[in-house]
Amino acid sequence: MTKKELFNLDQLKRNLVLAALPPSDLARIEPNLKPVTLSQGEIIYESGESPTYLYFPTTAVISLIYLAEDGKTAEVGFAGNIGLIGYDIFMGGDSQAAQTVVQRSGEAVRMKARYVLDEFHHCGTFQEVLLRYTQAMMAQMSQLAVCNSLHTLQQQLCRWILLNYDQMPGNKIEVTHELIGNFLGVRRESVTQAAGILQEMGVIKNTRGIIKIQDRNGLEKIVCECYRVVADECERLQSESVNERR
Amino acid sequence: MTKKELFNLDQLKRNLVLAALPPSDLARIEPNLKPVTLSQGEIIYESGESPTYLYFPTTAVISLIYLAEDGKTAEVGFAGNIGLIGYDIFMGGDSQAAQTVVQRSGEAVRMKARYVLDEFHHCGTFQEVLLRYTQAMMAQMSQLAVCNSLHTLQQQLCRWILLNYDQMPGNKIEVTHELIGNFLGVRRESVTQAAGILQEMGVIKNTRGIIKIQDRNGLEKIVCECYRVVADECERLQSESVNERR
DNA sequence: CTCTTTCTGTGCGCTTACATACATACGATT
DNA sequence: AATCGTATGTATGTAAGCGCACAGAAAGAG
Repeated sequence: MTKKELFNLDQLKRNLVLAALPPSDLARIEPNLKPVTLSQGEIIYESGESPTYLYFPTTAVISLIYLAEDGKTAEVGFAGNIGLIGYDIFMGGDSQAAQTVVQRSGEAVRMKARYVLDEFHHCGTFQEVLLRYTQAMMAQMSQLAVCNSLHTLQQQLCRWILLNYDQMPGNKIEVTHELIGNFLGVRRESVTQAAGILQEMGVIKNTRGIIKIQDRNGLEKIVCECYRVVADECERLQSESVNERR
Repeated sequence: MTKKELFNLDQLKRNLVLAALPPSDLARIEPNLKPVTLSQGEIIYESGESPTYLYFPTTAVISLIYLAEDGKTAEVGFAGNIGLIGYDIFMGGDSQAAQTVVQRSGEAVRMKARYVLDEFHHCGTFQEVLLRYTQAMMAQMSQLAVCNSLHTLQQQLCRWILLNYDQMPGNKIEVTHELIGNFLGVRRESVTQAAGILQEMGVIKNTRGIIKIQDRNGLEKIVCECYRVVADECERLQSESVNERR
């Protein structure tokens, strides 16, 4: 194994789904994984489109956005380095009614649909890992439905910030209030107001197009349980995959 | 094949997931499917519990209910004769954070988890059908998240009534406003009010513990797009399965 | 340096749904 | 027929979030 290949494998393992695969499987599929750079706002596939690639984000974060008839939008799920995008490929139904959009610029590796299907049907561990992370996505979606129904915008905003932060720590998130409004299905002004209160509390700092996380623990105190449910699910998947690799 | 067996197969096919299976597969798994009667309110499994059976409702309707820390509840998904309950079994993760409750009394057939896993890993069509319906469940969940975020209680109530009606037509739904409130994550009084307006419009009739559907078309005019998205997904699955059987 | 674009901060009236409280009505049981 | 538990109907005040309108502020372009 050359140095370059080792480097590649390390890159791939930044995505925890890939990292959960046994080394032999990862080495086998590695030639079919192509790195791509994704920039914020880029539409990976439109709603109704069948995905041609399965994406494993390494540093990017990708969102599933539902566009309603009246033009309003809402996020129905997302995946960063702890997840995958394009489960429709192996779940077999048609694509769903959501747009797939890059929420945060970065890198991802992708795999052609037919390779995915091939591996899915012939490699038990690959199938197992993919299904497990798909189930995690289901848990995330259902928790989102709960949060939208039961909790205030204030709490939802905290959840969104924390989950985003976890996908790629760096103490700041490059995003406008307008965009967050699109994700949470609320007006830009409402986000500004909620973010203003969080700033007064000293947990974040708002500047143009950037939210700085100043007190992560403080955020965790305000946020609703939904954050922990989703975050715990992610941690559980990680620890399981570590055990498997031993 | 005896008369009794034919009868059983017809019963089984009332569940459209089972109906979508090739006859040979259905005949093979039939001995492992046991009919059960479920009554409203019955808890099939608690949150956090790993499911021991996969359920295929024939006339019952089963809901996934999330119980929040503050005691509030919200429905995150459901399945009637167009669906299955217990996907955790073959998706491989732990169980999710939702309670599984019988929303509407009726019949279902169930299959032990180990048989499910066995068939899932050895029968391609079984796996395919199960995954397809699981994806439909994901579509339903995400649409629910959208609806909770973007639409009024009035619209959500219409959606809930129509989706319920479709799972088992009969012009009436036996359910209290209190229970609907638990499903939609709102107060009983809010449901009463919204249902009162629908009654004034002449589309439903409220009586003690029963909602009568009087004008289905009228309901469809009021309901948000979310209903059609989910209903279309169900219809698509049905027509696909019919094609396969030819 | 100025102009333009884009993002953020606010104010105000309105609607929806919440919280609480209480009145009524149905229906099963005795 | 009387009673009691449960479901529904209503009222009042409150809070969250919307829609609209506009002011200010930061970044980028010329």
